[in-house]
Amino acid sequence: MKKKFTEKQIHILDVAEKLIAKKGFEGTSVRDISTKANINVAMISYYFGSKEKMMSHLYQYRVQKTRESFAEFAETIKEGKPEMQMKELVKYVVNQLFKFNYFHGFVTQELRHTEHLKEDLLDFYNTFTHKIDDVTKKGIASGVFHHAPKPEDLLTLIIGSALFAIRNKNFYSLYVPGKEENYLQEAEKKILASLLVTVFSTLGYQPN
Amino acid sequence: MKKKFTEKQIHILDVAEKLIAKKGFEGTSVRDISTKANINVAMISYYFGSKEKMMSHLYQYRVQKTRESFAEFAETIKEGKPEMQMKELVKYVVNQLFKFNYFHGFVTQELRHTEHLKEDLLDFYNTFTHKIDDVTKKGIASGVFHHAPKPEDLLTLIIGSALFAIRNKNFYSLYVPGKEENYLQEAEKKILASLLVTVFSTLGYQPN
Amino acid sequence: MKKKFTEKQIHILDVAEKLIAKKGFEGTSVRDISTKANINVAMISYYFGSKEKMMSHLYQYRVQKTRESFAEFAETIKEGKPEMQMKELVKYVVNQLFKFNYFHGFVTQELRHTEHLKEDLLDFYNTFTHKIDDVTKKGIASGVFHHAPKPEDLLTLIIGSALFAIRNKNFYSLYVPGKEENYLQEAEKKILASLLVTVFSTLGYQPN
Amino acid sequence: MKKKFTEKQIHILDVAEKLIAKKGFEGTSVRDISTKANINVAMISYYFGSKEKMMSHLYQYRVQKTRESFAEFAETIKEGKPEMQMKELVKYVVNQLFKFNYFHGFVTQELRHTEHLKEDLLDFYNTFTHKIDDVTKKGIASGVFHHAPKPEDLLTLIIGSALFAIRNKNFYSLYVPGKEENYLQEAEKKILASLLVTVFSTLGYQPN
DNA sequence: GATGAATGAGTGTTCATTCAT
DNA sequence: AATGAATGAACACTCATTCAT
Repeated sequence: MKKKFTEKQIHILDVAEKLIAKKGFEGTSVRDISTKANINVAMISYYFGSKEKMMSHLYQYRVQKTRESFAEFAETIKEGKPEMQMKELVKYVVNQLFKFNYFHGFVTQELRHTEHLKEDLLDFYNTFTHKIDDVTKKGIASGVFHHAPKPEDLLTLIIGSALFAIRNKNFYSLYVPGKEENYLQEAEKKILASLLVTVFSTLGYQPN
Repeated sequence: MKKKFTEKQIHILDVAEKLIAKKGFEGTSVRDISTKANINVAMISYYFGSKEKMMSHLYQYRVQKTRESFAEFAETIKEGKPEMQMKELVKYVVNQLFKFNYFHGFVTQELRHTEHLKEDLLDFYNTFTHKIDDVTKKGIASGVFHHAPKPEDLLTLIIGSALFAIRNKNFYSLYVPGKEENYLQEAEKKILASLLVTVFSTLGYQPN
Repeated sequence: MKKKFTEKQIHILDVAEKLIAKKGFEGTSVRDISTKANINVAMISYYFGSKEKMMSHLYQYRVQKTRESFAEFAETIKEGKPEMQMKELVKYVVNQLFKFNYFHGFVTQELRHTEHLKEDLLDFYNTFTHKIDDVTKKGIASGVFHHAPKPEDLLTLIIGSALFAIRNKNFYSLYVPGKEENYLQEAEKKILASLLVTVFSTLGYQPN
Repeated sequence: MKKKFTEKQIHILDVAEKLIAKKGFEGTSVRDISTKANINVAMISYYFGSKEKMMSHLYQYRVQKTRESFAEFAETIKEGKPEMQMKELVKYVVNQLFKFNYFHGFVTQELRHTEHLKEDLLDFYNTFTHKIDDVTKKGIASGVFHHAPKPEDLLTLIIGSALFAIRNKNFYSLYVPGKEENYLQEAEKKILASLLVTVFSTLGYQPN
């Protein structure tokens, strides 16, 4: 079931997403959002009912967007070999995280009345889990993979590493080449390379 | 340089740490802390200067504590073989994260005036990086490891995965056996097992 | 001079009257009214200019209605003896108050720009005063009444008592028989009986 | 059980009482109160918890005060004859109403969570009811009164009339001599005179 | 050294009203 | 003639902090 958002609502959600990513839900005031979005303070309540409900809509919006993107992506790799599919899958997930890491950021915070939000996200993660499982099994069948780690552990590895690199810039940037302003791009490359090695090692990859 | 904290300060920091872990920095008021700690509201400002400076002291306190713990731990494994050392190292790091995950939790939030905090934490992570690097090299030298992944990537893998499992209970608990109230214990076991496989795979471990 | 109200306006006023009676002028929002009346929020401003002006129109509307009703009533008693007229008059006034007490309720609140409203009401009360005076004098002339209290004091007695019984349900209901949900009906009976005794005593009533 | 209020609290309550009397509970903002009382806005929440709880304290304060005053008054008339006692009682009640009419004003408004407030007031009114009943019976016994109207009806008569005169200045002032600024004093005299006649008539008063 | 009282800035939300259509 | 979107002002309240003692 696809929820419709008006252009204005999307505009607000976009602004809110970035601010909340940077300063957290509690750290971001509706006045911050409204100022940055060039709208009236009252609009957040007006459009979404409350700050917290806005958060709820934000989740739905982001999950929906990502799901659409993933469906498209899945189509592009459906013809390839398992090893290619796995590589592209890792690439895709890492890329999404670097694009929308803030979204995953505030998931962790304990929000009240957000049970169904968490279900949205759960559902969302499971999309990846299933895909990873499929590809792993196909790889084992075709003889390129020799181990079948639990898909949820693989996903945890990928998402956890990416998010950690994103959020702990102070630490990880020490090992990332290039200028500070390119940190995210360079970090993505580095963590992706590392993850591919790790994932393929764990799968016991042997080219045919 | 070791900072001294009075008993009262430590008491406040202990209470604050737990509350902040649960509700976030902004979500935790100084009144919450002072009520729970049975002290006067004014004490936080009085002892630490401000709520934010208290945060700063909290970092120092936790880093200091962990450093002491780590020094002790390092002593216990210094005689073993590299593969044992690596295993224990992973175990130790994961265990620390499960114990003090909240601490790492709020690292990510963009606090103002916290540059030196971040340095503390950086320094702290590097302690692990160096140890991982040492053990990896020793393992390569002794012929049990055949690849030398970047230590910062290994650490990222370990910390990232553990924190993700901790924070995304909704997702990960689906795959964790046992009762909900034992989630953390069971999740620690599961993620540790997974990480050991992954780390040793990545290191190209081959027993002599 | 009779003001004309459109059907829609009357509909809004009816809804508003009830809500304001229950929750007070300030306690009733234009959204409450518009929701209950199934009209657009903007309609109140659109039809009446403002919430406060709507109030003004509400007064006029209620005064006008009551005046019409009173004229009708006066007709029905014009042939009777003074004692019967007085009794019916008290009954009529008490009945009106129990029907439209809310209307008198919000009279007391200090509204801004309401001078002419008050005049409406004043005029309205004076209708009764004059009638009471007439009947009193006729009763004295016919020898059934022996005192002539000031008509405004008699009216004050009647209106004050009725309103107090209506508004201080908590107190008065202690002495009123029957179920809570019939309070108003029972209270009306009781206060009416009491007032008749009091009024006739004060008039020094002696049947011919 | 006597609740203690600090001087500052009493100061706030005094200011609040007057404002609320004039503009109603909803019509009076905490800013109005704090401005007039020359205190910080936050003080109302600080001292009383919330605006509504302040209201609760206001009731208690006023009831307590009046109860003290009444105990004192009762002492002064305990030696007199019933007719004198009744006269003084009416005088006292009317006087209290003119002094603290605003207090009775907002009783009527439907406040949430104020059940126990209403009980306070109920209890308070009953103090008068019982006294009226006592004096009536004594008067009947001593042969000066010949009717025994229900005490609650007598009280309703007195309070209702006084409050109506106070609140409907526009109407009642037409019949009150003297300047506008002396309205309350003159109205008190007039309504008292009227009430004494009415009450004694109703009691069937005959001097021995 | 420690505290209770007090403060001013800021919070999210609701309000009556306006405006473009 | 009527409305849905939008607004700015006001709302009650909470915050971290200060200050007099």
